Amino acid sequence: MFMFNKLHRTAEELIRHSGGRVTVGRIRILSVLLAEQQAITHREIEQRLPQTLQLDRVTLYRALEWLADKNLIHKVTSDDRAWRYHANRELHTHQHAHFKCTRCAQMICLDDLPIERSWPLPAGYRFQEIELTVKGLCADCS
Amino acid sequence: MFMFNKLHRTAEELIRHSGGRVTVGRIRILSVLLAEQQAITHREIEQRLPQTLQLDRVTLYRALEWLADKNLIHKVTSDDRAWRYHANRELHTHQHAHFKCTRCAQMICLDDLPIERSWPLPAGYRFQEIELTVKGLCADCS
DNA sequence: CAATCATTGCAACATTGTTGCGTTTATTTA
DNA sequence: TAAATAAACGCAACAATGTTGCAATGATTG
Repeated sequence: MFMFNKLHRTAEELIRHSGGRVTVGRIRILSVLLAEQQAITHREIEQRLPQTLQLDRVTLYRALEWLADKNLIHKVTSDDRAWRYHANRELHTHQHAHFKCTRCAQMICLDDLPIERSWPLPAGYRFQEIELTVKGLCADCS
Repeated sequence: MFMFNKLHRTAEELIRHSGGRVTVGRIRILSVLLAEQQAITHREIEQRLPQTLQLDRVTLYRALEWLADKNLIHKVTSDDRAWRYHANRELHTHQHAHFKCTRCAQMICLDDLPIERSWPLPAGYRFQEIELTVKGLCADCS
C-alpha cells in the first residue's frame, strides 16, 4: 500500500490533535479506516491490521469507541447486528445516508444524499438525528 | 385486556388465511403484536405472553420469522442489535419510517412519512428498499 | 529518569440469534 | 373417527458480537 506512510502520518496527526494519547493501535486503526472506501466491521478492521500488530478484541472496540467520540470516525448501524466504521472526511461529518448491498454486505457512504435536518414528528417528540440505509445490489453484485 | 378476544380471533383468521398451521403459539404472538402500538423486541413479546403459554425462545424466533414471511408482521432494525417486530396494518404494508427514542428505546412507526421509492445511486447500483430511523426523544422522555 | 494515569490484555460474562434432531401435534386421508 | 403425515415444537449446543473488571503496561509530563 503505497499510500501507507502518508495515511499513517495523517492518522497520527489527527489523533494527537484530539488530545488523547498517541498509541500504535489507534494510529494503525485509523490508518486502516482512512484507506478504506467502505464502512467496515470490527472483524474486517482486524483482518486489515498488519500481522505484527494484532490487537486484543476489547482494545479494538475501545479504540473505535474513542475515535468515534473524538469525531474522527463514525459508526453505522446495520441489519446484521454488527457495527461498521468509517473515517470522517470533511464531506460527511454531517448526516448522510449509507448503502448496503443485500448480497455481499458491502456498505458505502452516500455523500451526495443530503438529509433534511428535521422531520414531522408526533406532538411532544423531539428530533435528534436520522439513520438512513438504502439497500440493494452493488455494481459487482447486480 | 378487553380487546383480547377480538384480537385473538383476528389473529387466528389471518394465520389461517396465510395457509400455514394454526397453532396456539402463532395466534398468541400475533395477538400480542396486534395489541401493541410500538415495535417490540423478542424479549418484550415473551413478557407479554400469558404465563400459561411460555414458548421456547427458538419457537418464538421461528414463529416470528414465519409471520414476517407471510407479511403479517415486519421486522425493524435497530442500533441495539435486537430486532423489533410490529404487526402490519394496511396503512404501512409499504415502506415507512420508524422513530426510536434514544432514552427509553421505545420504537414506533411513522406511518405518515412516505418514503420515495428510489434514490440516486452510483452507476451500476440497484435499489431494493430503504430503512429509515429517526432518533430523538419521545413525548414521555423529552 | 521517575511518577502518573490513560491504555492495554486477559478472563469471564452477557445478549441475541441459529442449527440439529428427536418429539409432539395440526391437519389430511382412509 | 382413527391412522398417517408433515409441519411445529422443545431442548441442547453453538455462534457472533459486544461488555466489564482488574491487574499489567506504557505514553506523557515534570
